[in-house]
Amino acid sequence: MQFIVERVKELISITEAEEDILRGLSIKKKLAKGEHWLEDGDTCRSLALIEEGLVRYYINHDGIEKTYYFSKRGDFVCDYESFLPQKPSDKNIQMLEDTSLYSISYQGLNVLYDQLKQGDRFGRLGLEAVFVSITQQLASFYRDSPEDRYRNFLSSFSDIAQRIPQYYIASYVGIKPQSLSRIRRRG
Amino acid sequence: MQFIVERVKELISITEAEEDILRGLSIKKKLAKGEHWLEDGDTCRSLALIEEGLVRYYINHDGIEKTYYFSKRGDFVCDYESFLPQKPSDKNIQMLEDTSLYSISYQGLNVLYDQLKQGDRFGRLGLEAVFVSITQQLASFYRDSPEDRYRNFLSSFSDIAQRIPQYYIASYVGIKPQSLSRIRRRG
DNA sequence: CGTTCAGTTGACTAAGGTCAATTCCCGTGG
DNA sequence: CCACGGGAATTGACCTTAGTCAACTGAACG
Repeated sequence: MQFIVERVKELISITEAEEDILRGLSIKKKLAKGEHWLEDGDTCRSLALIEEGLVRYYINHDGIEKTYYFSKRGDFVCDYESFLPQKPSDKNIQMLEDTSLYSISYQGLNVLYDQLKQGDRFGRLGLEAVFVSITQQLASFYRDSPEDRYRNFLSSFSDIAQRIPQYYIASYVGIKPQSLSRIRRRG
Repeated sequence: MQFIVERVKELISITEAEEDILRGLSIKKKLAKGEHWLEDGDTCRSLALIEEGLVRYYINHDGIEKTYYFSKRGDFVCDYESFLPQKPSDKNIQMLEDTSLYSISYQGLNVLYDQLKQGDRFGRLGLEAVFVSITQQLASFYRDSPEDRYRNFLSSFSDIAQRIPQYYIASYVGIKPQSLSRIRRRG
């Protein structure tokens, strides 16, 4: 439980009383490799913080899974598009490894926003970091070739790249496994 | 000057005194078609709110401009990747039409975050909206064909689509003008 | 040992890119 | 009012690159 307190303290300062509120709203969970945090059609009702493990985000399109993001220790996990308006999601969030995380419900997060002195600041700062990351990923689609995006992936996810199967990496890069294999060969 | 106050009030409630702070930090500016709000190499030192006009974001890559976003009346304009850490940007923001906007400096925005009771909430809510939009655009690259993305563009920017040249639309969709022309023909 | 599934490789296809010519549109000036 | 000029848009011929389909390899696991 201390992990989420420390993680929040990286963004804002909180009092002991506020720490207790935070602990009271957090639930520790463990999900096995392959299990889902969110499946399309469901509404994303909680935000999670990864303590240990690895997660992928994907879209199911005509039966083909498009993996578009990975999250790891210290990352907040959520489909904001579903979470913010509390509407059904078209995204999936799945464990790539056995994963332990701390969960805060939608209502709980709003309690934090209201009751922590810097609650909204926590929300703003947390979102700013993810926003920059997503923007860079979008820019990469406009600017870079598949080969470049693969190299970018290796450098920006260097710490976890070797724990991710190549067919998920290919999907993230926006190509088929066969094409990634050829890029690796000629590179 | 009232426009920015009304726009902020769509996200949070503010007192009369806070309105004055907001007005004091806002500067009205007019930029002509073709002028830049931000050029790569420069640091994005201000956030802007568009009152009237149209703006495009683009990346310059090997001399080829990749247009990746459009903003219109009521939108906040900023390259957060440069603005947040106050580092040089690799993005460009240019007026597609004569545009009038309200500008708030980086320091000014932080004053708002600190001095408005719901300052950080304003930042959080503003960012949440843009975040969802960018995430949808990213998902579209994974899920949709160029033709589908063109149709998505037409529906999500239906109000401004006819004010944007096709070669910018093609760039936004991720293809060349010739290819967009062929898509339009066969569609 | 087989079974399974990720990864690789080869032959061929599809779709967007490239290059170049042409047409369209619109504003300007004779 | 019409001719001209210039950029946008279209079209055609050909090229490049990733996709597709299928066979094969290799490592993990019972």
